[in-house]
Amino acid sequence: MTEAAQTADVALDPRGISTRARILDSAEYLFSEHGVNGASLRTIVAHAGVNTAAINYHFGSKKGLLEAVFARRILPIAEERLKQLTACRDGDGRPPLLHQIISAFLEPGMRGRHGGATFARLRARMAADASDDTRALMAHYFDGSSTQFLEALAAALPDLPARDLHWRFHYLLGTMVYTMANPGRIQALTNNSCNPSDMDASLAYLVPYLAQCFQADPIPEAPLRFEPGHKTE
Amino acid sequence: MTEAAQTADVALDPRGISTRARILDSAEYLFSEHGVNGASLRTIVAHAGVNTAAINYHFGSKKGLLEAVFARRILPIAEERLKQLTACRDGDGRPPLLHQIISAFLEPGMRGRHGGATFARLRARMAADASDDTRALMAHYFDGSSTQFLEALAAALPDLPARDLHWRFHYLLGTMVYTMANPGRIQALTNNSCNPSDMDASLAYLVPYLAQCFQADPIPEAPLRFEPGHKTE
DNA sequence: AGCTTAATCAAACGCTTGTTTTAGTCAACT
DNA sequence: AGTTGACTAAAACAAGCGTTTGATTAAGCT
Repeated sequence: MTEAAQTADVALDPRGISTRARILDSAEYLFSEHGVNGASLRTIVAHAGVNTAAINYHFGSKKGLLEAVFARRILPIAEERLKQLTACRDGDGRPPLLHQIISAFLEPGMRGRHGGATFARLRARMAADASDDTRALMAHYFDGSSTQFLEALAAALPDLPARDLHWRFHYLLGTMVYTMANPGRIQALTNNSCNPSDMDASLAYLVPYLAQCFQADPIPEAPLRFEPGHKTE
Repeated sequence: MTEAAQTADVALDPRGISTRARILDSAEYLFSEHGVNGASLRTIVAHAGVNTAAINYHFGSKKGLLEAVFARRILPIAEERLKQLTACRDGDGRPPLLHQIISAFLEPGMRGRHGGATFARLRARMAADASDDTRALMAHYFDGSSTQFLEALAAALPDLPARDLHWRFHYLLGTMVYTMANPGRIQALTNNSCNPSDMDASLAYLVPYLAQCFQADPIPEAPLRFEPGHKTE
């Protein structure tokens, strides 16, 4: 009552928890918008409406804050990925369908439940920003997940050589990351004929498209020579 | 002669040009390795072996330096892209082959002639880092180039709806950027069965693969429903 | 020769960064 | 009611940032 902040706008929450959560939300947003280096702690505390020391009190350091922001979303995402993968494995026939594997890998991170487009953009930034710390952080949280999906894909595509499978999974990651990182990129290019900031629409195209790409013929080891009479299809 | 730097280790170059070029080389390397924010001007001048003020003298500001680094590579790349595109247009039949268009778009930037893997990594970082300045810089240098390739692709794929073409070109960009950004990423995942840090090997797979992806059937507007009996091929 | 211009240097500028300190407030428990 | 401990507030910290300064040197020109 001595100051001015005891009116009613903080009545919603018992103070402590709210502060922590507000920092996480603001940091997630500003990290994703301006990059981890580009968003200063002062910008974050100003956006969250908390004190400068709160970040170091709750998270120890900026690095600790980033890890908390990242872990809060990525753990449920990884969990749901596996849940969806095993769910469609037990479903009808034995092997999960290609669509289902790809959807199980992409959907949890791109739809709105776990941070949505904001956290997706942060993930994409971190994938490219890639300081040593960031690289270690992502490697730590992503390690097991990818191999399980690679195995599921291999089971669904028994005729595809491992070399092709690995390249195409690598390209899947690139396509996913780029789509998450660049909302509104092709809109300018194509007069709004497609809208990648709408993750639902992105997924609706991306999943069946990637399924087709995985099903395409293997690429021969020797590079193709372009002969004059060769047709495009 | 009054100081110590007049011995012989700078005898290779008439001073001025060498300083500028060394700054450009060091900046390109350090920007690509640690990001634009992550590489300080002091790190760059130390790596280049020049004075702190040299950067602002030659390039005005850090932003000016980045633009100079970028322009030095991207202009010849854009030029060679168009040269390759028109070359295969005039070649045999009328429309360039799909492989040729994709190769003309990817090859100049990924092979070694224009900065090679180092500059490729920088481009990939800038594509994701995307502060307002970086975004404006890339937009300025990439504007016209992409539309010409989109038109060539449309001519080579007359049956593909524009919507599919735009999405797939967007995915091409993502695949390219991710491959340039993450050398050595899948190696750890797949026990060295593929090596994306070798841009030649990457291109040898990427070009025919992307050609197949562009030729795949259009994706229907309405999202596919996964019916129980649906097979994966 | 003398004057002018371009390039380089050491040093410092003001500012922002992440982090820490010191003091204080509030809620809860015995 | 009083004490404790979780938490916040405001200010300051050292370090690093991009940038600027003013002096010094080398080269070009008439």
